Amino acid sequence: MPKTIYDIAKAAGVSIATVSRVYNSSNTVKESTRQKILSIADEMGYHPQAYAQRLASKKKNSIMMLVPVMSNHFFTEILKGTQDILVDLNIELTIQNVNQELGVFRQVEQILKRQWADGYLLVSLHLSDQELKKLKRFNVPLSLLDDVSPLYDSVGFDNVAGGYKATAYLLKKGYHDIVFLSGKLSAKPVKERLQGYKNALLESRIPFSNNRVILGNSMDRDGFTEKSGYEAMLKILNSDPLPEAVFCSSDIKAIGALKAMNDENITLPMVSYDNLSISEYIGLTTVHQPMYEMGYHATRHLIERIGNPDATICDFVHDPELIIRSSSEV
Amino acid sequence: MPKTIYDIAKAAGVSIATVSRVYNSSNTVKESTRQKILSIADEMGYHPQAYAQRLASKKKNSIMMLVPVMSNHFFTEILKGTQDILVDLNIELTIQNVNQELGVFRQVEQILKRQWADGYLLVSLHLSDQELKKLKRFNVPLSLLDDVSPLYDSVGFDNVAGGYKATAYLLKKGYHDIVFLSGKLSAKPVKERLQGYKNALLESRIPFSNNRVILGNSMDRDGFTEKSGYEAMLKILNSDPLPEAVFCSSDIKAIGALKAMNDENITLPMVSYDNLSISEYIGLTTVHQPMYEMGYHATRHLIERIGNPDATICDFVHDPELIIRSSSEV
DNA sequence: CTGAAAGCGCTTACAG
DNA sequence: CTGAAAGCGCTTACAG
Repeated sequence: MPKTIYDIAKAAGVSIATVSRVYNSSNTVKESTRQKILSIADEMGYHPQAYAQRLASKKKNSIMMLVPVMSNHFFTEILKGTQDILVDLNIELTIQNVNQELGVFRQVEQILKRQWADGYLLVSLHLSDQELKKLKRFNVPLSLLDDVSPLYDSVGFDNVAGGYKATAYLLKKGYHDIVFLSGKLSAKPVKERLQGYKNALLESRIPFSNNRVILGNSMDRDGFTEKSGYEAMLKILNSDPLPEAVFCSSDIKAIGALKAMNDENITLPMVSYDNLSISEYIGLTTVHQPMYEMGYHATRHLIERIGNPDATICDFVHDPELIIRSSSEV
Repeated sequence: MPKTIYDIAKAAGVSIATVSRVYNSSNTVKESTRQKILSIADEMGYHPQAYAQRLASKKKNSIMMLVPVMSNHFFTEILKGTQDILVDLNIELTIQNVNQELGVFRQVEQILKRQWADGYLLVSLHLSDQELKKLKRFNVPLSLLDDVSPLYDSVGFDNVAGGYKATAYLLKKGYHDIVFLSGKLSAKPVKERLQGYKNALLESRIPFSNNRVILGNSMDRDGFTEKSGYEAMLKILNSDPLPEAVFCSSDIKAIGALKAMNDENITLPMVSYDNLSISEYIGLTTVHQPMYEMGYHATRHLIERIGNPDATICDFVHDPELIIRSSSEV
């Protein structure tokens, strides 16, 4: 049977109030009493129960991160940024997975309703403005990561600018027929990167054509998989005429695409998107997203908002940076 | 202000017991009453608070996964296996990060003490037998993932056999001077893979030499980084005599090692370890670890144990399988 | 089908 | 420095 505060109090010959004080760093407990309680508690394997504490104290000291299963590939970096803030503050972090297939908004609502945390970090969730507005009624600090909105503190990327930069770079190198290796078109980052691609073409007075947007058949994880990249690139390499260059919507897809080029013995210049930690070693020219900084800042904003709910909202958009490596220099 | 069960009860003109029943799928509530309560609750944004519920009901319906920050690269797969079980059972999953630098055992103890979940999945935590034994006193279902112990349900890999298979394959191809590209030697999987490497050498009557164990300088994440692999491989390629082949302790390191070979324009046959989803596309010959199955089984064991704490302990060791791709066939 | 009441394991003014 | 007591927001026999 798990021990309760009563067991400890009885064993130590004190009231439960005193035991409680030991765990709430109230310095009004006599040192000898404190030592005695701690040693008894340790021996009996006691520690205050998380939910009883929260119910009684109304303090949570906890933030929650909501992440889609999908977003794994830059998740570690974000997490590092988040934890570098939290460690010093002694705030607990809970990670909740959101299943992209089960109605993201409903799941988020369910989670918020339960009032588990002092604040929530929504990572790559891309809710609509209307949905975001609805969340206001829970009246709880929310911070968006990899998404921007004027309604909440948010740290995002300018995917349109990123798509533009990637494409413009290829155009500047003299390639005119550039294919967009796309993910699921309903995914917000895909849409935006595609828009950037279109903008760059427009600027160079090159007509946009829908059949230059190529998808793989595998559509799990919004099409952000090696497999999907492989499939799409195979289609491209077996098409006639061949394009002159490729703008790939993500590094993971690009890895699949690279293999397809290798298998077919055709190399096309390619720029992709994300700059994962492996990308440097694979030689991907890619648009950098500063995940660590993102995690760091979003978390800091959230903590500040928890402290001061009425501060002005702070939405920050990272400028994309193109990193040139070998994949574009063939 | 967040609403409580009292607010809803008052608004609906019923007692709090009735409101509670609606949320506990007791079918004794009159349908019209139930509808009324649900619509009022929805309107007021009410939902029972997680921790009050758990305190009162003593039910948790929740399991917790403890993961080191490090283990990201096969984490998604494990998670998929876990969730495929949990979704149907309506059990909540919480993920807690464990910081490898802050005393893993102490953190685990802290978490268990708080009695948050019905059971815990310890992923890649590699506690000592003694530590594992100490955890018994919390008397809570525990399941080990990527670790084996007779004390708990566990699903692990035979890293020694895997190291052996990788090395034996290279030996069979006629390479005698094989270097081990190591991670941090204090890490359990590294030690075991190294042991397998030694066993294979021994079997072929090739003396083991400590200077054939090469480490990179970067030691974060137990040395399982691209950077560390790159550094180590650079050392190797600048040594004299060159080895004939390489056994690399992880795929992520192998990616760095591949770049080093590329930069130095020397290619050595290499076998590595993990079979990450990218490895197929990079052409790594590697030892496969079935993460999905692992997540699936460990979770199933945990659920069963929660249902029946006295069932016999079930520890399962996956047999490693060598997947041949291009990196070893130079 | 519903309500009154006890209880879950804590915290925290209040009083001494 | 410590204790008695009220209260946090729920659930659940028990009674009707």
